[in-house]
Amino acid sequence: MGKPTVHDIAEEAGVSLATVDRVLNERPGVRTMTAQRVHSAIDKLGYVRDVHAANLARGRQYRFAFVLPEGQSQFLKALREAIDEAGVGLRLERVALDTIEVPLNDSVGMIRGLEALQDQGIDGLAIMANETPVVRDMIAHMKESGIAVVTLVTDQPNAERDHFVGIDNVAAGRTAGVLMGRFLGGRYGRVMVVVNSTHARDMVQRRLGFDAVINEQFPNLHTLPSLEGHDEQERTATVIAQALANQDNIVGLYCAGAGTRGVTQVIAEQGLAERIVVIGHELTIHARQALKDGLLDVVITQNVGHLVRSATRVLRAKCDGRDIIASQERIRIEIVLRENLP
Amino acid sequence: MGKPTVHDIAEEAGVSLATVDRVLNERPGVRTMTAQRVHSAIDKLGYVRDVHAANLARGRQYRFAFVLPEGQSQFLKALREAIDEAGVGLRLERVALDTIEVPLNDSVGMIRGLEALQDQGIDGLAIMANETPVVRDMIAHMKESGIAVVTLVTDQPNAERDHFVGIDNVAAGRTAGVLMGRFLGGRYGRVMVVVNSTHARDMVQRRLGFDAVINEQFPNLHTLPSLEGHDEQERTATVIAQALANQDNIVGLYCAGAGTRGVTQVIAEQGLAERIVVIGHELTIHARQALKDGLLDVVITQNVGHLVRSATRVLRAKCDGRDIIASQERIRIEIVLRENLP
DNA sequence: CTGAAAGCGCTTACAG
DNA sequence: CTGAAAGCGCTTACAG
Repeated sequence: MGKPTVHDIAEEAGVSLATVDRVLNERPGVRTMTAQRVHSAIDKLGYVRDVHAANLARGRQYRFAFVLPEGQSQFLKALREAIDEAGVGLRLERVALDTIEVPLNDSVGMIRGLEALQDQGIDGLAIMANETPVVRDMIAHMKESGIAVVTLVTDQPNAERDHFVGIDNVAAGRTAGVLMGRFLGGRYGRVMVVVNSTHARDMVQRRLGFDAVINEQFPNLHTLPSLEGHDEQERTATVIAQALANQDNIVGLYCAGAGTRGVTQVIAEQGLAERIVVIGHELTIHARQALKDGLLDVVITQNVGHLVRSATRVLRAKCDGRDIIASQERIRIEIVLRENLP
Repeated sequence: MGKPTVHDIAEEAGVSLATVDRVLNERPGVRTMTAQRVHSAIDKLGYVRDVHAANLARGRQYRFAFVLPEGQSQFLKALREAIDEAGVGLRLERVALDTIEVPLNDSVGMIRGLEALQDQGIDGLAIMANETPVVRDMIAHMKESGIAVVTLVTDQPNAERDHFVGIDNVAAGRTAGVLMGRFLGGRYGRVMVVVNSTHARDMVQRRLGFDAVINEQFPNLHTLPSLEGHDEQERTATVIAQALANQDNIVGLYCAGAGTRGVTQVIAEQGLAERIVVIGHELTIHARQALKDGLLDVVITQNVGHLVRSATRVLRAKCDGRDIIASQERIRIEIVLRENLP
């Protein structure tokens, strides 16, 4: 006999298909005794349900929405593309992916956007947003109405999200730190650090990890206070150029946030590629080119495809009341050099 | 109306379900005219078939076998575990995974093993083996009998495999080379290279990439002729210890093959961790520990889970006559330091 | 609290 | 060359 099916369970337990189904899906209206018989049959026969057949019968569609901040950064663009791409493949799996963009620091706009989603009858939400009370409350609200929620890229540890999909940013900062130190091979000097904003949680964490490693392992290096680039190329370029003019003996530059284009622009203009070790984040098309051109030495990155697939896997598991396989959902901190450019 | 189904196509084309199905699956016995009507309907309605429903109806089981060399290396062990693990999840997708192990340099044993597989009615094969005429012929033979074949980890470019699942080993060697050079930060000295065998194709490629980078970019370094460790810890330790005794000013060690344990053993015994930059391959449990202990500076690795999943995805696509999404099947060359240990 | 029957989207003999 | 009917493993009203 092949794999046991509901029919086998029904026969073994001496009940009908409908009852087996009720037990399987933990729906009410089954006497404890009967349920027990079904459970024994399941155990005895080693039954494991065919999810695809179940979804087919159920006509079930999972509707998930990705909430991203508005913005034109290459990372966001790549993320949006990854969502669209995954969406195509997932149609066959009966999951529909939507993306909505909410203004970054406009709570009203955000609330409105999320409420619209709720009305649309969404099953799950992956949200990438700064940590604010408004977002925290919205997440609580969503969870209450039975919507699964994961945070994406930046965590909201104080919110009741089901899971965080993204990298460990302290470890990412440490990784940047050790590469910076080792690539500099004992040279003495100062290291500049650029972040989007000194308030953003992920920036704080990366900076923390970076400094910890430099302080522990590389006494020859001195890290300077964070410069703020605010996700903008121009602004990033300006603050860096300024700092370069005011400080001598800069040997390294760690760009912990977006705005890599601003960084490479200055490096190229001032011909610093050979003299300064530059480490950035996120393998955007721009960063790829910069690696090839030698304007960037290392890129620390997370695979946007993995982010999206992990988020949908987790949301689906939550919707089905299944546990996730934690090891499979851990997002890697990838190190990319010109040599191992994928 | 929701997504179009076979019923919609049948109605639109004015034919029966059976005919739609014949066209969909390119089975013979349909007049060109009729087929054309069906195709128009498909295009017009934007039909895309529900693979899961199809598989359900078909009762189809994909049977794939992984052919691995016998051996106790941690990498092989991890690979076998990854296969077993993937197998569990894939049962629900109607694919059954088997692993067979064939003796490394015993053509008769290998032929026997593969023939047994063929008799079992396998649909696809993922094979990891040294490049030999016997293997090449077996692959040709398999392909002839309609079995999909991918090579795994080590390619067989001269065989008629459908696809290669593994990393670009030249690029991997280059990656090791640039990390070696940069971590040494301008120090002068000699770099030892250990391989499994100077004949194995992947070893040749890694060595090639490694030397190319060192020669191009790091004139301060001199690479020594390859030592052979033959996948064995003891032997690796011996050849390394010997070389260390005979050569002075060794500043780096690149272990391009297995036998990392032999390497770290010598490094630990002789207290060289601080003085020599050591780069190995494959993130086995042993390598993890060595990274943590500082006995290994860098591990270049490929994710065994990805290897297995990619292999099964490709085999499935080939069985279904579908194209693969190349970008999704590219196996990354991962760089692991203590800091970004997953 | 329980069951018989129809149906999800596709495929497979079988009959014509 | 084409079609009507049954079935894959599950779920869903509906009836009792």
